[in-house]
Amino acid sequence: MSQRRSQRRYRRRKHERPDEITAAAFDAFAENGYAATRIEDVARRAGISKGLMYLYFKTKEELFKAVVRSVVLPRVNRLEAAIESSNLSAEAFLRGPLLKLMKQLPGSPVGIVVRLLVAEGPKHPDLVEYYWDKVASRGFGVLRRVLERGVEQGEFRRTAVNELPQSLIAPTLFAVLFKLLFGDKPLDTDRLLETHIDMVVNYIKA
Amino acid sequence: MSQRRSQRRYRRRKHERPDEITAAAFDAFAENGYAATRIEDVARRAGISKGLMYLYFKTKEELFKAVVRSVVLPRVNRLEAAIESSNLSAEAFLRGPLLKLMKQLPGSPVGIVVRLLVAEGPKHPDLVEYYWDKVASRGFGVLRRVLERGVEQGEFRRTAVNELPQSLIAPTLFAVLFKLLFGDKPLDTDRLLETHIDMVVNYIKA
DNA sequence: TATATTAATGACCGAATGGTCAGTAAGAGT
DNA sequence: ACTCTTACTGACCATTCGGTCATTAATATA
Repeated sequence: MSQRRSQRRYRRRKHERPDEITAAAFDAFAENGYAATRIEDVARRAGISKGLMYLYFKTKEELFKAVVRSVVLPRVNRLEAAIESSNLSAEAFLRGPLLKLMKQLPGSPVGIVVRLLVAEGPKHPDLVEYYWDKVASRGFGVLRRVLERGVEQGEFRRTAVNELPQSLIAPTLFAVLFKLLFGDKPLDTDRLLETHIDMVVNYIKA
Repeated sequence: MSQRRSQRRYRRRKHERPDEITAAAFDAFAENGYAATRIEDVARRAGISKGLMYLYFKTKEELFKAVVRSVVLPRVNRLEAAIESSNLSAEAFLRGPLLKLMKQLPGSPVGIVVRLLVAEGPKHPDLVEYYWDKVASRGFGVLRRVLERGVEQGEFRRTAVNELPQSLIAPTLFAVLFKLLFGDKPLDTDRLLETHIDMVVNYIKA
């Protein structure tokens, strides 16, 4: 009787849906992994119907890609900006901002993305390609430039690390995966990363 | 008419089935990942029927665990034995046998196992526990002992690395995953690992 | 050769789930 | 108000796939 205007079934919110959906999907993927996550589950989390999902994302795979992009892109952009605008010495940069960033990664959403990428990457070659272009190679490029600057300023020797900037952040991936898999086992990841940076700096210092 | 004795439908080979099945399963998992691999697919690869699979492995999950075990256990055992029987100096051991072992991992079946573990680990806590007990902690233990021996013999200083032997092999995981994901992108993993060991040894040398 | 045992088969079941679509109602335009 | 567009719903379909089981045939035993 009295349920007149109160029974509005939904609101049309075309604009905010995509972000809400990718956020919901991220949570779902984080909990269950890609394959085990049901589209309907994501829909429920986002507070919409299953059918609407397919209006915004044509397939589950497309949704997956959107999630990876949404988590990873802002982070890389921030990193790159922070680095370019810094005017610390190379050593101070490695020991300061870079180390701080590395410490943040284990336990962050990036861990989830790494897990999804490792698990599903081989089945989504174009996603891997995207990740390489937009994340990995950009990150390595930044590191390489920092090292190069150190050499030019006479702070660092030129060593193999110049061509292998990966060795600077490799243990970060270890820490991320360790926390992901063995979250309950003890490992002082902060100390691990500090030690590593210290080690590298000692190695390359002029 | 002439198909008398030739139409033998199968042979009973109770003893060799398990290994054949886990080998087939490994191949299938390597190609498609765990979730996307159908039991029937594994059966076909092993040259048996689907039903027989369930005589040897009660569930898909149990098959999965058997695969991980079969790949990983022999390797760890070999490693541990090789190390205990060696009588090199600590430094020589790190630069020799350990580095050699690290170089072998990227591109080996271990990469596949890592991928499976990362992807499915959170859904198989007991498998993760098993892996920790039988692989990870054993490996770390060995490294810790080598470092300790180095300290006792006066070769090494006592540093944070003694409590964080993980930093010795962390880049190996990076290399494994890099090859797995970006197999076509250039990265001299051998050089990366050599440099790393060199760096660590310099750092801890007395 | 006859019988018992069990390795092995493959048709089948039921639950799960990605994706579709006919219909409904919010709300913009007039 | 009245109409038109379209964001949104939810029942439904088609298929896939883990797991079961009645049946069959290889082989051990007598």
